[in-house]
Amino acid sequence: MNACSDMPGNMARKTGSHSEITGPRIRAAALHLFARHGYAAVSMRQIAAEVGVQAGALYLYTPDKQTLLFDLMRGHLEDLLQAWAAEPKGEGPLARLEAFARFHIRFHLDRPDAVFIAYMELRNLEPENFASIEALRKAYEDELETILRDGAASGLMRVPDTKLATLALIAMLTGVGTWYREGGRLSRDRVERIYWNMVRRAVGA
Amino acid sequence: MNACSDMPGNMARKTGSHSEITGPRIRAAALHLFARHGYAAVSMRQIAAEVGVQAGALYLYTPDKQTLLFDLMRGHLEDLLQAWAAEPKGEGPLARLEAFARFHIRFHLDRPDAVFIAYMELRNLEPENFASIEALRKAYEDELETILRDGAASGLMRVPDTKLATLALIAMLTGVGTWYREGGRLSRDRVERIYWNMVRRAVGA
DNA sequence: CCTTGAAATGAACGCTTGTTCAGATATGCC
DNA sequence: GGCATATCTGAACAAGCGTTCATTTCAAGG
Repeated sequence: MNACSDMPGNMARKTGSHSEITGPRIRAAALHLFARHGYAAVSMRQIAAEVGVQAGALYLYTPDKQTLLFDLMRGHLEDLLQAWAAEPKGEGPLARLEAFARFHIRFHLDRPDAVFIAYMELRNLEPENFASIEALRKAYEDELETILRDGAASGLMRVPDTKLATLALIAMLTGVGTWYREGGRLSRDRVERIYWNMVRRAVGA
Repeated sequence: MNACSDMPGNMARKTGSHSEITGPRIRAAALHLFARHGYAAVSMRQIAAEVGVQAGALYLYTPDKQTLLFDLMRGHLEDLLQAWAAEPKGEGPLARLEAFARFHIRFHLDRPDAVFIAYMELRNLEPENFASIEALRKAYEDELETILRDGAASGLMRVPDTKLATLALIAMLTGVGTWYREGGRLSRDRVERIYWNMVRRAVGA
């Protein structure tokens, strides 16, 4: 049970003197198992087994199980915000709304496990971790709300309540992950287009 | 309605079989705790403590923890189907769609805990229980899909893919439970109306 | 009064949990 | 070769898990 006759390479100019192979593998295994069975239902021993190490080895990479979950969620939401910031958005509220809808679907279809966890495991976060994650999520929602508010202000959209519309649209778009399966009846592009049409019409544009 | 799968060794109700007080109290406590912390994170001892009995007493009312979860979910979905069947629906696809949207929001706002569980704890069901619950959920989705198909066939709605639209709309409507709080900024009736307008526009009607 | 039987207790079962840590193992550098 | 250091094992810990069951409590019926 070596799993690592392949070298750890030269490491550790940084303080985090841990393997750059095992660390990511632990995160991947935890992501997969948490998404499939839920945080509380997955034991550290199960995660370790999926990676091919003993349970004790996990603690070289994470101080405890709770932090492992928190890091996964924070990593996902930071990726989300960063990817959206880097997304080309076009000009005007309508173009931006389309960019948002398509981006959201694409991003979420690429990471079904992380999306599932970020939504389902909020209740398993300790209070301060929860607050930290909620702030990130709020920042993302604000991106959409700003678009809707601009759209309403300029008369291009009809949304009686931007906050409500924001949450309704995000719920709808995120829901795609609950049923979409790769290689299914509909292509990603077709899904993107159909959803975008529903979003556009829902805001009266 | 929602009867327990297996009432323990006891026949008809002469002097009142099992306590008609404790049974429902267990279900209520389990509903509340499962919704708050998740099935896997809640112990039988915690449920018992909330009811005010010892853990062993729970087994007078349920054969095991899994069945307790299953009964909660089945009861909720059966109530949902029955309530929709009893709902006045009006005539024509558009009236039926409005009835569905408003019914769905109203029903789900009344039972946030049960809704949460029915969606989040699917992965904690053993395979045969899962299949049974999925069938009920599918039956409900079919109600909406039928409306959308009729609406599209009669030219009253524009939905390029009824299956996709069904799932998108249900996700949007169900999402209301994640943010709505009693006594908040918006009245139930206003929420219902805003959502219904978004639904109507989303299907191009 | 006694009998009945359901309702609940409280201790016990075998097992799993997250976490710790001394010791083994492997690798890179001198 | 030998030293240093990063990585991992394997056993151990206390605590908690779902579940069982002999025993107690207690209201009701004859």
